[in-house]
Amino acid sequence: MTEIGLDVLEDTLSFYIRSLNMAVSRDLDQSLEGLDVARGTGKITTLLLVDRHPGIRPSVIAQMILKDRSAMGRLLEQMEEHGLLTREVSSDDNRAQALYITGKGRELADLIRPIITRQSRNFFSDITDEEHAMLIRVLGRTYRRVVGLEPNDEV
Amino acid sequence: MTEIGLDVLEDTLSFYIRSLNMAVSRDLDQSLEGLDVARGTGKITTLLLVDRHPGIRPSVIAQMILKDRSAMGRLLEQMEEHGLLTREVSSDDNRAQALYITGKGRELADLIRPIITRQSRNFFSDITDEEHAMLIRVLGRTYRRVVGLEPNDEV
DNA sequence: TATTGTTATACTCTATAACTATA
DNA sequence: TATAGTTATAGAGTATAACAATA
Repeated sequence: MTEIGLDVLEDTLSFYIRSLNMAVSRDLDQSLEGLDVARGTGKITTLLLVDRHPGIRPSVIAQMILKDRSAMGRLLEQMEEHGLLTREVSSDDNRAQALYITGKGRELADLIRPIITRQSRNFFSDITDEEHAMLIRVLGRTYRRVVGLEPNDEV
Repeated sequence: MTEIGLDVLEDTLSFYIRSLNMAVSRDLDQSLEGLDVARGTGKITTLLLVDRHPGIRPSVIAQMILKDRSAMGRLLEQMEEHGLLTREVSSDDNRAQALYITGKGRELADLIRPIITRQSRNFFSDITDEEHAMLIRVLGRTYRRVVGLEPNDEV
């Protein structure tokens, strides 16, 4: 078993990203079991963004979670049904919506913040603090480029 | 747009892994468009493992691509239909199968190796070579722990 | 003409459990 | 009793295209 070589994948970053994605997502789903943000990608980010940025537009969130508008709409519909947020027509632009957190949504956000942080650090428990900081810095840079955010200063 | 903070996700490694997984997988699918290994996770790894390790068992591959036996079986069925590999009864254990690559499978493996390597490096183009090596080393360590492989020596 | 969001659909993946055959 | 693989199914996510309303 030890000597099963992974061929070119051994040195392919996308392989590790894709494999660890499955593992960490499964583990995260267990940590969030029974909560309205478990399963799939985007609900957690959406909840936290709406909480931090009242009136934010769906299309802005869609860009940051790498979904198209149709997937974003279904996500919001589900979260609205669960009473986590409300959708209003934007006062700036009648085509657009403004999203607002509900009391229930805020409670859930407050509940999951420590869970999310702890789960990620525990999952990558064999990584040192220096390595962890470096991973965040490097992968964060790629993430911001991919979604079209301005580069950070990377102190 | 610049000032949209990501709340606790900003420092959460799982967030970057999960987000970049979507982006890099989509990009990879484009690079492999029309080929039998595009879409989904596991087909590429399976093809390369069967090519490198003739007679390998499905359950060994399943462990390395983080799938259960049922998902593995469907993957193999599809790949066998496409003429990429064959399944035989293992001579060691009549319950188990031994997988072998076909000529067509080998051709495809040879075709995709450079594509996979190049796609990953191009996607993470804003990462330096040192950073890239470090990411492989650190994430590879976590990957091996997760799938239950022996730790590398990490020269 | 471009943008915001909606609807519909086909495809695929995921998780689970029950099942057969062999060890 | 445990293991290797199969089958069936319900639920969820993904990709695509066509659509209405507004800018």
